[in-house]
This record gives sequence, structure tokens and C-alpha cells, in this order.
Amino acid sequence: MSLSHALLGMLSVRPASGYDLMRSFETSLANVWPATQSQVYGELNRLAGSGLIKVAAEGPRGRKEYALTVEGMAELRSWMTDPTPEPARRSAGLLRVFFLDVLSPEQGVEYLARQAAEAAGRHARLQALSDAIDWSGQDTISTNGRLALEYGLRLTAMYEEWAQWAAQQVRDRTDAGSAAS
Amino acid sequence: MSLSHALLGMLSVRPASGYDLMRSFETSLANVWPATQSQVYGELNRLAGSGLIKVAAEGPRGRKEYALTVEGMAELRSWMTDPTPEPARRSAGLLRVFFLDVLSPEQGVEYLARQAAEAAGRHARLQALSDAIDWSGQDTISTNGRLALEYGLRLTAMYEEWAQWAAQQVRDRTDAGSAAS
DNA sequence: TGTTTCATGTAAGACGTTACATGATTGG
DNA sequence: CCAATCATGTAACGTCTTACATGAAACA
Repeated sequence: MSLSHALLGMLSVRPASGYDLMRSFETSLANVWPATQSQVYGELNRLAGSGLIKVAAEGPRGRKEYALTVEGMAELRSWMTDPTPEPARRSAGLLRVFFLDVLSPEQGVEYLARQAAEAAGRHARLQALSDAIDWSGQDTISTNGRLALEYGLRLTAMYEEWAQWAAQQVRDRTDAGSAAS
Repeated sequence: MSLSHALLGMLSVRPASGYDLMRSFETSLANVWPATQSQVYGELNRLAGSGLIKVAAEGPRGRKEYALTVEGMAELRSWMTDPTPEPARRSAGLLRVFFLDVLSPEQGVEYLARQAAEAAGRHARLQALSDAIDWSGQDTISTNGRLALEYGLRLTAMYEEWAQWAAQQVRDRTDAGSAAS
């Protein structure tokens, strides 16, 4: 259950309320571990119940500011140093590739070209994000966030290239087929 | 819900039983859409209930061979041509990068180096799979599977390179820090 | 005073995993 | 006859999404 570790990680930087944490999930963390408001509040209560975090301060409007406990920090460290194997990823985009033959070759090429275009869009969005962030500060989380962002940039660039290559493969296949007939 | 579409896609190639389909999910499809036995049988019953597939033949041991119906084929085509946006991906591996500073620089480098090694291992596994498969046949599903496999090869290669780069970033950062002090 | 933002929660349902459970058929 | 394989199913549990629900404080 990594949502809990995302919360522990965030709280290791500084104490925060559920509302504060939500904003992290909407912005920086959204790209590596999206979470909804329901989930965050529920998980915070569970973590507090198991003693990994505690309410360090209360504010207006029922605001509860949570902080890591010693046990929570230990749990976070152990998750960092003893990673469990990641579950296999699901990709509907790739799944469609398996069944590309239910479409005409033209539609298949169109599908792959669209995948390439969407990847390019995601790449541009990440590039814009990278440009918008002030990297001059020594904020530890943004320094590391930059490493993750670089991953995203490489992934989207790779995906675009692959989709273009795959589209070309389908075109070549079609040409060979029609030439042989 | 793409599990249903994975099943529809498989059945578009040829009729099959739940047991047959399971084997597909254990081998080729495992890399793009893992599914368990429970899920497959449950989903087949649901698809039959909604009329997208039907029992085309029965065999020994209660074997039920399913085939696509016209409605099922239509649903499959519509899923292929009108892709819905993919939900954002979760990555515990990347999430840890955000919190790398709870570890010592040495541990951080070690973590990233291990990520690189694991990616290299996955790459080798896929390469072995690629070598093992007989690509000479004109089987439509394996021809397309090759496109997906190429994606996996590129992804794992990219991930390894990125992790090595990130490890170097952490090293450089540490050096700069100690030089400045 | 009214709107926005801050702030927290509950409930229903979809999807996925793990474990449990059962039995027929084939092949040695 | 025994073991492996074929073949299907149920139940419990955890996670995630969507929608609903409530109210206090800040600000114009």
C-alpha cells in the first residue's frame, strides 16, 4: 500500500494537514501517485490509528496538522530501503496493439499515429511544467522531483518514437502484402 | 474496464474456453494486462450475460468454449477506435525518488543503481522471450505482439539509462555539497 | 451578506488479489 | 490406481473512483 508511504514521505518533509497534502497530490505527486481527497483523509486516519503519524497541531475549521512519529519514520525508511517488487503494469494502449488486426491497416496506422501525438502532448506538458518550476531553490523535494520529471520526459519521448516506428511497421507490412498479391 | 476488452480481443482471434484464455494471460498478455483466474471466469460470465460473447461449444469436464457475438465484435471495434484516456500510472519506484533524502546519499545511489539493475534484468528477460518466439509464422497476434514487445524492450532500456543517470546526479550533488563546505 | 476557499468526512460501487473449493479426464 | 492436468467457480479483503454531505473562516 504505497499511498500510505506517499503520505509518510510528504510528512517527512514537514508537518501538514490533509488539505495541504491533497494539493501535493494534485500537483507534483499527481504524476507518480495520483490520489483522491477521499483516499487521503481516510488513509490519514488509518495511519494515525496505527501510530505512524500523530496530530501535532490543530487549527481553524477543524484543521488537523499531522506529523511523523518515530515509528512512522522507521516505516518510511524501511519502505525506501527494502522495496517490494512492483506489480505488473496494465496498459490499454498496448493491449489494443495486440488486437490491431480487427481494424483495417489504415485505422491501425491512425491509432498508432494518435498514440504518438498524445505522447508528444504529454511530453510538451511536462516540458512546460519543467520550465515553470523554479529550480534555483535548494528545496529537497523539488530537487528529487526533477529526477522524476526527467523520467517522464524520457518516457513520453520514447513512447512517441515507438508509436511512430510501430505505425511504420504496419505500413510496411501492408505494402509487402499488396505487392505480393 | 479493459479486462473485458482483452477477452473480447482474444476471442476475436478464435473461440476459446476460460482455461485457454487463462494461458494467454499467463504468457503473452501477462506483460500488458495481467489477470487472475478468478477474474477471467467471472468476467466471461458477465460478458455472456450481457450478450457480448456466447457459449459456442461445450466439451469434457464442463469446458465451455466462448465465441464473440456480433455485439461483442462491435464493442471491441468501438473500444479500438474510440480509446478513452488512460488513467495516470502509479509507480512506487518513482515515488521513492521524491523522498530520496530520507536516506543517506550512499543509500540513495544504491537504490537507483538497483533500479537500473532490475530494469536490465527485465530487459534481458524480454530479449530472451523475443529470441524464443518463432516470428516466421504469419500469426496475426504474434506479429502485433512483437510491436508490444519492442515497446517493452525500449522501456526497460530507457529505465536503466535513466536510473544510471539519476544515480550520477545524486553523486554529483553530494560531491558539490562536500566541496562547498 | 454572499462567495470563495479551507477543511473534513461518509457511502456505494468497480476492480483486483489471494485463498479456498470442487470435480472430471487423461496418461502412466 | 494415482498423479497431473484440465476446468470452473466462490468468498473475503484491499484499493481506488465517484458522488454526496457538511460546515467554518476569510474576503470583498
